[in-house]
Amino acid sequence: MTQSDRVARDLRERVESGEWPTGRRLPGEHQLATHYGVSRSTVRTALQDLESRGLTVTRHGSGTVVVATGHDHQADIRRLESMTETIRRRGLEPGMRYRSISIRDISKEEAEELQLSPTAEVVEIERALTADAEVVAFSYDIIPVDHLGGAPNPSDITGSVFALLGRHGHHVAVATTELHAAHGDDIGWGEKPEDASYLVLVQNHLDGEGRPVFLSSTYFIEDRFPFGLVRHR
Amino acid sequence: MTQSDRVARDLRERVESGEWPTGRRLPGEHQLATHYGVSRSTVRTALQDLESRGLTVTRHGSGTVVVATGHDHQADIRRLESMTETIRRRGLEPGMRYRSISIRDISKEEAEELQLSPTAEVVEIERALTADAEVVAFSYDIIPVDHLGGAPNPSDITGSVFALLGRHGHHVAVATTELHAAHGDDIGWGEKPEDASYLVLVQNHLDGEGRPVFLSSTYFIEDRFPFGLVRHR
DNA sequence: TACCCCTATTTGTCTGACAACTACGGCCAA
DNA sequence: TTGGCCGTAGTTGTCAGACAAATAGGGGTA
Repeated sequence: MTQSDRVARDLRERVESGEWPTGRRLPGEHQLATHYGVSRSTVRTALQDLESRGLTVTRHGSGTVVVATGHDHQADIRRLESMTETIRRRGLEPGMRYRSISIRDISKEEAEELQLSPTAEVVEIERALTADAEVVAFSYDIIPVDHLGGAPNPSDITGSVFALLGRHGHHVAVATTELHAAHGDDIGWGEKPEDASYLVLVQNHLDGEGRPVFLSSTYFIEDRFPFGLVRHR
Repeated sequence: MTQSDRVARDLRERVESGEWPTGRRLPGEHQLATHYGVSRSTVRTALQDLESRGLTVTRHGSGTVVVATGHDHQADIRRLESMTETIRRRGLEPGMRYRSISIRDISKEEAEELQLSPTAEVVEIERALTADAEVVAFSYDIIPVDHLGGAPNPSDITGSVFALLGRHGHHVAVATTELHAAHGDDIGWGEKPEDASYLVLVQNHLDGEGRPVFLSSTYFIEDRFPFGLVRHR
C-alpha cells in the first residue's frame, strides 16, 4: 500500500460520499498535495487512478471535474475480488452451498488455457453463492490439483477460492473475462427462479506474473446482483 | 493528445503485438524514457495507463510485467465508443436499420436521469445495428430535443448518435452503465434468432462536465458480439 | 545444502521549475 | 449594448535530479 494508494482511496471515498457532486471541480493538485501532506506527483498518481475508474475527467489547464459519484449499490465489474468480498461490500451476508467437489482429468481446452500438461488433474467445484441466504449465482471452478499441493481435503475448501489458493502461494492479480448472456432450465440446480436469465462471466485468473491460476464460469441470476461500470473514452 | 498519451498508445500496441509475451518484464522506466526521448514521469504516466487497462502489473522494486496481451478480437466493454467505431474496429462493415424515429414527451424517470424539466420532449430512436449485414444488436436511444437545437430532420439522423450530438456541441465523455441479461420474444423485431439471449447495456451518457447527454438501452444478441475485459485488483 | 548479507537494479516519492492550456474579466470598437 | 480581443491568473503537463524503499540475485559462511 503506497502513499498514492492511500490518497486515491480517500479521494474515492470522498467522491462517492458526494462531497463533490457531479460536475463540481476538485481542488487543484497543489491544494490537495498540501492537504494530504504529500507531493504533487503523488496526488497526480492518485488522480489518475480516479480517472481510470471513470469517476473524474482531468483536462489540461482546466482541472479535474467529477463526472460520476460511483456505483451506488452496484458491483463494479472491472474490480476483481472474491464473491465473498463483493457480497459483503454490499452489506449482505455471503454464503455458499456446495453441490459437488470432484477430482478429474483435465480437458484439452482447459490444459491449453491453464498452460498445463494434458495429463494433469483438476479439482472441479460446483456451488451456489448466496447473499442473505438467497441464491444469487451458480459457479463452476476449475483448479489444478498441483496448485493445491496435491489432492485437497474437501473440508479445506470452505471459503473463497482466492483465499484457498493464496494459502498455497498463488495470488490472483487479474482475470481475463468474457461476458455472456444465457437462459434455460439446464443452468443451475435446486431452488432457482422460473425461466431466469443469467449474466455469465467466463474467467481465467492470472497471478502477478501472468501465469494462469484457475478457471471459473459464474452464472449471475438476472436482477439479483446488479453489475455496473463507468465506460469512458 | 499529450506526450504520455502517445507513449501509452505505442506501448499498448507493442504489448498487444506480442513484443513482450505474457509474463515478460518490460524495460525499466529509465530505459523507456531515454528510448522515447521523454522524462521518466511521462513514462510512468503511460505505464499507469497500461496498468489501469489490466495489461500490466507494476511492483515496487521489481518492475512491470505483462499479464495480458489484450483481448484478441473482443470488444473491451470498458472502452466507450460508438457502435459504429466498435464494429469497424473488428474489421466488419457497420450498418443500421431504423425502425422508428419519433418525438414524444419525456417520462418522469427519464427527466430525472437527464436532469430535465418534466415537460421536455425527447427523440426516441429504435434501430437495429448490423455488422456485415447481420443484425448484432437492437438499440433504443432517448435524446432530448433541446440538445439537437429543436425538432430534428429525420434525414439528419443517419450515422452515430455520438457524431450527431457532437455536431450540436455535446461531447460524450463517459457513460454510467448497468449490465443485464434478458431473453424473450418481446425483444427486437424483424429477422432475429429463435429464443436468443441478450446482453443488455443500460447507459446514461455524460459530457466532460458530468451533465447527462442522452440515454440508451442496447440489446446485444448473445454470441454475435463477444464482450471482454480484464478485471484486476 | 541452507541461510545470511551485501549490492545492483527498479520503482515510489520529493522538490523546484518551466511550458502549455484554460477561464475570466476588462477593455475597446462597432 | 454587443461582440470580440487581449492580458492575466490559475491549472495541468512535462522536465531534471535526487533520495528512499523494495526487490532480485550472487557470494560467502556455517
